[in-house]
Order: sequence, then structure tokens, then C-alpha cells
Amino acid sequence: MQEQLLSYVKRFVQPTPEEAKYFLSLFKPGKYIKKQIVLQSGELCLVETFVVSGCLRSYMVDADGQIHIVQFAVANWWISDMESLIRDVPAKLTIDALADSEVLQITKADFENLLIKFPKFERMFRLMLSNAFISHQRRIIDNLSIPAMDRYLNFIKNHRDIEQLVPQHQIAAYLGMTPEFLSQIRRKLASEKFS
Amino acid sequence: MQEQLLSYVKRFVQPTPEEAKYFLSLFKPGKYIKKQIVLQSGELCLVETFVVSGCLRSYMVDADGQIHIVQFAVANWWISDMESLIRDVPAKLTIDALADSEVLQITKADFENLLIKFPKFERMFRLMLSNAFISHQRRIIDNLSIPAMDRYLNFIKNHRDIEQLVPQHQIAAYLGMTPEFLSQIRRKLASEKFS
DNA sequence: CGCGACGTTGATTTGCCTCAACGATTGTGG
DNA sequence: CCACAATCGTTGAGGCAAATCAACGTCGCG
Repeated sequence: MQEQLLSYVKRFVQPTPEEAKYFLSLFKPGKYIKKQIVLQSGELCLVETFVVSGCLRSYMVDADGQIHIVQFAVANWWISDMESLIRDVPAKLTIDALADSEVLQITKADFENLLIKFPKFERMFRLMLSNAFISHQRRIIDNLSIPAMDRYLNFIKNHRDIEQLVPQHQIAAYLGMTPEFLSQIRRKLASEKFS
Repeated sequence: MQEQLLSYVKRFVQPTPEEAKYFLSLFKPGKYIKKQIVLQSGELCLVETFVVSGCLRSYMVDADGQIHIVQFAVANWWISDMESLIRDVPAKLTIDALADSEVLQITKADFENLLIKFPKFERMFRLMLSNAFISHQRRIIDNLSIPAMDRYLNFIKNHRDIEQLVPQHQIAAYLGMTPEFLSQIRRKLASEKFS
């Protein structure tokens, strides 16, 4: 588990053995079983979570009780309610496990100590955030400009791993459509295959 | 101008006079007149731009030729094509001026030198990015869960400054609706005022 | 003055949602 | 190990929000 996180880190920065050891020592391993809640909306988000295996998801419930999925996190992804974590406000998101999962978690306090002791990691988190920012930006554009069927096609092309792990109505909730409508789309796609 | 940027910086980190001086020395002032292009999509984005006054916008043109606005940048906002800037790939976004504007710009090379020389600023950009990430995340949720009229009401509540600066069809392109439909919404809102 | 940018209005169409019902599969307690 | 309940995906009918298309009035500006 620790090695997996370390090799992830090395994509961004090259820690010395000492830095790497300290870094890893701050992460506590944990397990969640399917459906288990990691963070309940309304509470404070106290940790940043790195997914080693399995799948977590973050979602928001809107005024009509509808669930909107913000993110799926499979192996080598991070997940948290960033707003709650950074600004110490109650979380708007709920995070739970879609499958049995192993994680590594660092508390906010340890995280801040880490950055003070080894500013090198500041760089790593900045680069990670840039990536997340870019992909969120693309998702905004896609939601505004691309019809439902193409959004689905893009999704299964770019996230085949997630597609095989989570049920289809979860994908619908991520793409911003109803499960019924996603079903229509799939029917249409299947029939088009004979042409 | 420089003082405006400095006071912005101080929201995040406390630079020493020496750090502040070096930081500011890397930013070159510039002006754009209304409609002038700052970055053409397809080219490389070479600078990060801080808006001192006026208003820039970034947008993407989709397959149907429709324009989708990613961001308005008024005073004290940053704007760039982050993906192009960080990964050295052709920009997908175009940036232009919606009004005569004053800016301060730093090149990618100077930016990297800055972070090597004074890692303190790494922290600042990480915190800035967190904020941008959080607001993008909220926009994704809003676009999926909130009807057009409420998105418009939220926009004019939270961005009255922008609303007064840019024409309405630009706001429509930001909110993901047609100008005609925004017009309908405004008519309905106006008539509701007499009740 | 004349043209282009901007906002408005109305008629029509369409993409997607709602609601309701129904198999198939999974899983779980008795 | 069976029975029953959830969970999941599918189908169809009907409805609504928002897009499209077309026309028009107004204003600011070269």
C-alpha cells in the first residue's frame, strides 16, 4: 500500500529517503466496506483520503433529494471535501464506498505539519490540484456543450475501469441524467451496431 | 497596479520586502482594448495573467460553433489556459477582452524560477488553486441540479460586478443557455415583481 | 446616416424527465 | 437452501424545460 502511494508521489516530486519515510509515516491505512460512509455531509472533513484499491464516491443531494455524483475515486485517486477540509466549514458532500476499499489517510494537522517541514510537498499538491482543476474545467464545458449520448460515450472511453466497477445508474448520476434516459441511450447505441 | 497585486498576494502569504520586490519584478504590465485577443486557441499559452482593471474572458468553441464561456476575469482575478500553460499543449481556450483592461503578466519560465527561488509562493498558488477548484466543483453541481432561472438569480446575486460589465448574451453563454431563453427568464422575473 | 451588436417576442420542435410498471439478478434472513 | 426483498436495468406514455428558427425594434458607433 505504502509503496503504491510512494510511486504515485514520484510522478510529481523526487523525495529523499528521509522525506519519503516521514511522508508515508503520516498516512494511516484504513478499510471501508461497500456502502460504508467515509464522510457524512454536515460534518467536518478532517482527512484527505488516497484510494489504494476499491472505489469511493463523493456526492451531493440537491433540494429535490436527487443525488449528484461529484467524483468516483478508484485506485491512485484522492478524495475529500476540499472546501470543508481547507476552510473548516461543514461538508456539503457525502463520501461513501461503492465497493470494499483500502485507503491511506492523512489528517489536516499532519498535512500542514508536513508542508511546513518539507515544502517540497507543497509543489506536489499544487501540481495535483492543477490536474484536478483542468479536469473539472473540462467537465463543465462538456456538460454545457455535449449531448447526453456523447457524454456517455466519452465516459466509457476515458473511464473503462470505473464503468466496469460501478452500476449504471451511478454513472447516470455522474453524467447528469436519469437512469431511464441512460437506458434509452444504450438501447439506441446497441441497435446502431447493426448498420 | 503593482500594489494591487501585492495586496492580493498578502491574502495568502506574508512575503518579506525582498521576496515581494522580486515577485513583483517578474510581472510585466500590459493593456488590452475591447475585443483584443489575449490568447488564441491552438497556440501555446505562455503567460499567467492577473487582471488589474477591466474584464477578460476565456471561452471554448464547440463542434457546432457555439461559444461556451469558461470564466470572466475582472479585477483581482487570474486567467490563463492552465492546461496549455502546465503541459505545453496547444490551448483549447481563447481569451479576449470584453472591455479595455489593464493586466500584469508573468511568463511560465519566470514563474518556475520564482518557485525555485522562493518556495513560499508555491503555497500561495496552491491555495489559489484550491479556491478555483472549489468554485469549479460548485459550478458543476449547480449546472446539473439547478434550473436555468435559479442559476441566473444566483449569478446576479454573486457577481453583480460582472453582470453590470458584460452584455447579457455573454452571461447566457456562461450559464449554459441561449440568449433568447435568458430573455424569457428576465421577462418572467420582471412580471413577478408585481405580486 | 447606415450598419452591426444587442435584446426581445412568438411559434415550433426536441432532448430529457417523470411516472408507472415490469423482469432479472443479487443477497439475505429464516 | 429456499423465499422474499432489494437492487438494478429496461420499456413506454406523456409532459415540460429549453433549444431552434425567424422576425423585429433599438441603440451606439464608425
